[in-house]
Amino acid sequence: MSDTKPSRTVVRTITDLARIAGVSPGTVSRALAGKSLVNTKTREKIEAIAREHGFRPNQMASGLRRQKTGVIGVVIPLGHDTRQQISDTFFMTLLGFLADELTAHGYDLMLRRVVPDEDADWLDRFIGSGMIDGVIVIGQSDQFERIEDVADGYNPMVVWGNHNEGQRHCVVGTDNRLGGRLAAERLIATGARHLAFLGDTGPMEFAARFAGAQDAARRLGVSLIALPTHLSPDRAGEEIARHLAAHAGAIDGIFAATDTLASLCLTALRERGLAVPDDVRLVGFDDLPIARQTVPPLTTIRQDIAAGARGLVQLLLRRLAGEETESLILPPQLMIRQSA
Amino acid sequence: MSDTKPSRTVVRTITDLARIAGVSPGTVSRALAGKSLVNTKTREKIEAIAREHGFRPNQMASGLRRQKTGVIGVVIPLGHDTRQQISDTFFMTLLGFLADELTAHGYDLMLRRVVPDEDADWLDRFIGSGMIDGVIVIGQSDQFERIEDVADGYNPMVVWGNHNEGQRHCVVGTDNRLGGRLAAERLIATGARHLAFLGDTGPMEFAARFAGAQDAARRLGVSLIALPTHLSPDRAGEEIARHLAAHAGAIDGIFAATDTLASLCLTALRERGLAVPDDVRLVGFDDLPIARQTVPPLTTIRQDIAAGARGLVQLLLRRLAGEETESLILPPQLMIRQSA
DNA sequence: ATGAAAGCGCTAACAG
DNA sequence: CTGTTAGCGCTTTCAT
Repeated sequence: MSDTKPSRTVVRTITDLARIAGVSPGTVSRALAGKSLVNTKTREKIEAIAREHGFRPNQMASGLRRQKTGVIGVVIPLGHDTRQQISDTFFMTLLGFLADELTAHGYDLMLRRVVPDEDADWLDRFIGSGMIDGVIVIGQSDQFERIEDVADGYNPMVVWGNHNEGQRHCVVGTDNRLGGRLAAERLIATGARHLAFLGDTGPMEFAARFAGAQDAARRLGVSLIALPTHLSPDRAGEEIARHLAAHAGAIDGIFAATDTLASLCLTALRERGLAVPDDVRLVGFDDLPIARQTVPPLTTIRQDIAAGARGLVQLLLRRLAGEETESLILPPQLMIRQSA
Repeated sequence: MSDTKPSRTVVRTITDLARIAGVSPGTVSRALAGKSLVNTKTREKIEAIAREHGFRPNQMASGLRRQKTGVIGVVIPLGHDTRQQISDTFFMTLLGFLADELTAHGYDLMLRRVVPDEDADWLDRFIGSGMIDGVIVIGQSDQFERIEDVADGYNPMVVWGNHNEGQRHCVVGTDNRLGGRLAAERLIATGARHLAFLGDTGPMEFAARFAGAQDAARRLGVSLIALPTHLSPDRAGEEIARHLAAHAGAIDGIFAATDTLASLCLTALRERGLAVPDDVRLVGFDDLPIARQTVPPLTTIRQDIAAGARGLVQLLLRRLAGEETESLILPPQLMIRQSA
């Protein structure tokens, strides 16, 4: 029970292994890296020893020498709303897919959440650390300009967020404006004439959703007001209740910036005794799992998160290979359920 | 608009910087590392140059030399149920807190999701990579034994999961058995006499919750059956519906292994026309944000995720410092809302 | 097909 | 207080 593993000699470095195998460190390096120019027998011997001792080459040393780390940085800038748990469900899901996607391509993932207000240098610091080969930024937050600046001098970066005419950084994201239009059109199609947008229009993704809704409202001649709320569920809850109280009876269609907000809104509407969709129609955004489980199930604008993750990684890999790449705009999809 | 940053000379290494400052690389290293034995004027000069050129020492090189990386590995083993999105909400929230907590202590976080079935060597590989100073395992999945094995020879590891009598690895987690007991007691206190446990009893955390419920059921003389389901929402949905159909009228209290499952169950109960809590009482586990928004709001067993993250990091830091540490068992808390 | 040797960028003795 | 020097563990010419 004491010595299951017969590791008589400690083999921590490629040199240790070389000594045992009776070859030079160089050969071991080549063998383990799968280079072709190694005698098959030698290679097998080396591999056997490596396996026996559970040896793995030190990635730090390898990285230093080859000037690449095999690690992709993923950074989530937290805007003013430091604990914006809300988009978290969305971001975290995206993160999960990213992890799988990067792994599939042999990369490791280094995660950082940063508070730009406390550390203006957040992006350069990450890039300059020497620890990552490239970076994926999840969400532009209120850092659009800083990201633009960095993009000018650093190629292997891709950003999840909104696409703005003429921007310089490579972005992957849903067509938020179109999504907003679809949402408003649905509300109107199901009878709403007095629309409200629920959410923070500060972040540009949300601003674009709002703008899209405005497009539709204007074109179809219905009213649309903005009901600003924070994004964290704890604060948003009361804020929504207050909004509903202030506009009692004057609103018959709500477009919530996210499903989380929509779900909160549903609760608030219920508490005021308003029926959905009969008194008030409601459309969310994201199509998180929760959208299927609310009462009534939420009509919402779907973002294809898996496709987003795939796109982010694919574009980044191409940039890592030296290519220039265009941004990727994904189509939103109206998911009709029962809230509108 | 073209040259905002006057970087006449490229300064990529500590040696470049040293040349400009007219000192030796060693001095630059000391100055930037904040060592005390550097002349204040020299230090300021060096810092100024570093700032001007946006210089940051290469962490790979530094790590290699100092034999520490400043990176903590966080690994999520995905058991049989590869896409166990369900606990994901929980795990991902924990991950968010971990990121903040590690950052606060000056560590970076390297994330890996692994499928142990496809890569038996997942844990050793991560540890042996030389990229991380220590590792946090999120969830024991079905890898308890492998983790035990590793714990014998590797100290800086802490695991989120269930504590088993006499285990050798350091774990942080909720007292699942107690949580299960509280859940069952609540169901019984609100009138249930025919209990069911909803979920997968494979993972030990869930097994412990079930065992706790059994303790209570036995002691109080009520029946308890297990209703096995997968953990991913897509499959669990139908499975729950089928269970309810099979046991129509024979169950009046359900303890769901997680809030996500509970929420799904709520939907299924509604579809069958069963009233909660009048016909069937329901208790969840986790106290995710969703628990507050279901209809009716979910009575559930709260896990303190933030405290968990804090505990994981604190214990890991102590182990990194060479200490031995005990496991940390957190108390669950019954949150009474309206489903039981 | 393999060995020897140089060095990736940084830090930590050891001298001064 | 600062310079010099010797590596950390690995990869990659350049020889052979």
